[in-house]
Amino acid sequence: MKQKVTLKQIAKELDVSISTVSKALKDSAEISLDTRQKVKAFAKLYNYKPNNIALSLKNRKTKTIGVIIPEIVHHFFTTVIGGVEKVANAKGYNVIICSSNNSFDKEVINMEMLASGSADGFILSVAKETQLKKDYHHIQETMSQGMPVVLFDRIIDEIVCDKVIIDDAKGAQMATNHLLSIGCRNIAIITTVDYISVGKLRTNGYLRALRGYDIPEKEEFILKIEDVGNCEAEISEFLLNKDIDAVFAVNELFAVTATKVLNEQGKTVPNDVAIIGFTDGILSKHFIPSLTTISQHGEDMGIRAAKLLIDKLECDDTEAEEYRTVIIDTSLVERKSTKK
Amino acid sequence: MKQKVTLKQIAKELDVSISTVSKALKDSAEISLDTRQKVKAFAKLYNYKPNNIALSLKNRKTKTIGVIIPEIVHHFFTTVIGGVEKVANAKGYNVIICSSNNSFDKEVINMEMLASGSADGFILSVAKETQLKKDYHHIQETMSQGMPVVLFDRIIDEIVCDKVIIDDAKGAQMATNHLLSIGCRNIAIITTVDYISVGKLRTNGYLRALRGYDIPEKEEFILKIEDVGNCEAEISEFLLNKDIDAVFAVNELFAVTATKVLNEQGKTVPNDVAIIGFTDGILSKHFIPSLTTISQHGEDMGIRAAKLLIDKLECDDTEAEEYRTVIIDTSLVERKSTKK
DNA sequence: GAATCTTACGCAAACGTTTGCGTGTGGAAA
DNA sequence: TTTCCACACGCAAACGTTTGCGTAAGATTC
Repeated sequence: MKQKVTLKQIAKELDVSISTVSKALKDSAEISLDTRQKVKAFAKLYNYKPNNIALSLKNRKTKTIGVIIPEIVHHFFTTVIGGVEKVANAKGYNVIICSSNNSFDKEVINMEMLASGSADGFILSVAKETQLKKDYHHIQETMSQGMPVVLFDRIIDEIVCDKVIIDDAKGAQMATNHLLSIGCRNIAIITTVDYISVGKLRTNGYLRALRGYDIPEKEEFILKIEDVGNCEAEISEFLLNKDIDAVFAVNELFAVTATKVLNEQGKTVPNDVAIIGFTDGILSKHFIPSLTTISQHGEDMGIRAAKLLIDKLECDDTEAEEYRTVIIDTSLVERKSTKK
Repeated sequence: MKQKVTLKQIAKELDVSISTVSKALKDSAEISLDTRQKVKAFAKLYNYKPNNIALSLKNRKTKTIGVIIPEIVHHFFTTVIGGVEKVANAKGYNVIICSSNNSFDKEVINMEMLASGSADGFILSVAKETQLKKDYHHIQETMSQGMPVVLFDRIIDEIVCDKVIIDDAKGAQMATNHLLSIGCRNIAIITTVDYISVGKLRTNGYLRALRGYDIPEKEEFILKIEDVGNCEAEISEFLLNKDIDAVFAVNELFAVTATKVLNEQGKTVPNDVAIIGFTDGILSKHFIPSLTTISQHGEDMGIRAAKLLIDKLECDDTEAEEYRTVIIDTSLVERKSTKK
């Protein structure tokens, strides 16, 4: 079991100094051609790789990006990560992914862990609990220590930093308008409780679209789900005997569940009720009927977020006091669940 | 923008030496109570956090686990990661996730990157390309440098190390037997090309189950898919006018696609054809009809893999020359696609 | 043969820690 | 007053790099 070889060992073997080895490997003109070749051959033979840790310590940067997301088993977030990885790897950055599991504490711990030397900057979508508690000290502290942060999707208005979002309200409006345009007039919405920022925004978009058609908002057409685990029962009760011709669901699971529940209640999608979802994931695509949905373009979000972060990391800190919010376009992916 | 505070700065402010500060923060008896309190108060005030990089360099370990998986946007792999994170975090380890994107080169690059200082050990499921090329030098090198590796799911028999797998053949046999037990006799299989280890094993299990019932293997009942992206067309052609009463698909996508195709061809699931899949993911659960499937218990795999790795990391290297292969039980999750 | 210039290398500091050991100070014992 | 012992602290090395600068030895110039 040969241990990893260091400059020091090479130096000793070749009976030169450490600095000579280091310079030789970098093809410094200071070192004679002869020595350079000898060192390089030796290094290759022993498969020398510089120790990243030592480099990080010396350079005071790690060339790695920390990504913290609320859930790792989640299609949307993983597509975002895919986008981040693409540009990060292209620019020589490593990506460390941590999941907060929607726990405030775990978010703080992960952030502090990565902030104390493991990452140069962060791409972050905050945990539910964080949105509820409104405690953002960990993010503020990280930023005040000079580490840039890019927030995406579940962002926080009070924090001044780069952000990548979609226009959730607009997307929801687009979804609702699509339902309206195919003739639906009794449109229910299945959404989340209000403290989830995106849920609230999507609800707003839904309401705005209704107003555009002079359709009064009906309390009984709005279902706000707190406990996702038990959504099927809630949705079932909500939908039973309700005189609706369309459902707008703010995520995939709600859309799929609504479809299932409607089937059980003897209604067919899209003939009796049209359904539209949010987030273009694997479920919407493969479900029967396939679900019309609003695509968030997760990969694009990741790409933009990574670019923003790397820009901040690589520009001189002097000119860094300018923050941008990138709004990714949503688009309507029309499938069978809204074909009348 | 206050920079991160170091021992040196605290030492200077308090006019003591760096070592005094370090020892004081560790409550060393060497330091007077008075000084200890002063230092701690100051450290808290300035929110001192030891620099992980420096610690890693000093201790020659990073307390982080490198996980490399073929795809990040993949339900099974993310559940495994979930399991890894659980035990890693509980034991004070960080988790770095990298995806090889099924590319051999990216797998090598990621591994070398993490191996050169960023991680103490690896949990790895190899890329398709790696299985095809049979080039494992990067794994061998990593291990010979003293970094333990745990392989899971897509493992490599030739490599001697800890492994966590399911008994793919047995799982496939269980699936096929289930179909046989409900009366199916003309069972097709939709599988992958043979160089994917798990695909081949599952095919073997299918064949073994058939033999158990003295059913001859029929070439025309076996579809091996190379290009997953185009599987719908292949499956459609394969299934057309075929006299079968059941399909065993080696993954979720194939199972869902088969169901869809059968529907289009005028057959219903499960009445005309029963379907069983492999991997208990989000699709199987929510599809209509919900799909009977073999669960791989991804989270368990992650948990076991992390435990194996951490054991290796924390035991004395002397007694480390013993490798274990953990076989996770698969289980049949019966849903509607096989209810006659 | 002396003065100067090149060439080829080594020294040492720095990044932020930890820790074994050395040491100055003060008080107590003799 | 001398000796000794705790006590409280600092020194320095080490982890593996990079890099500016100093400096030998040899080559060149006059």
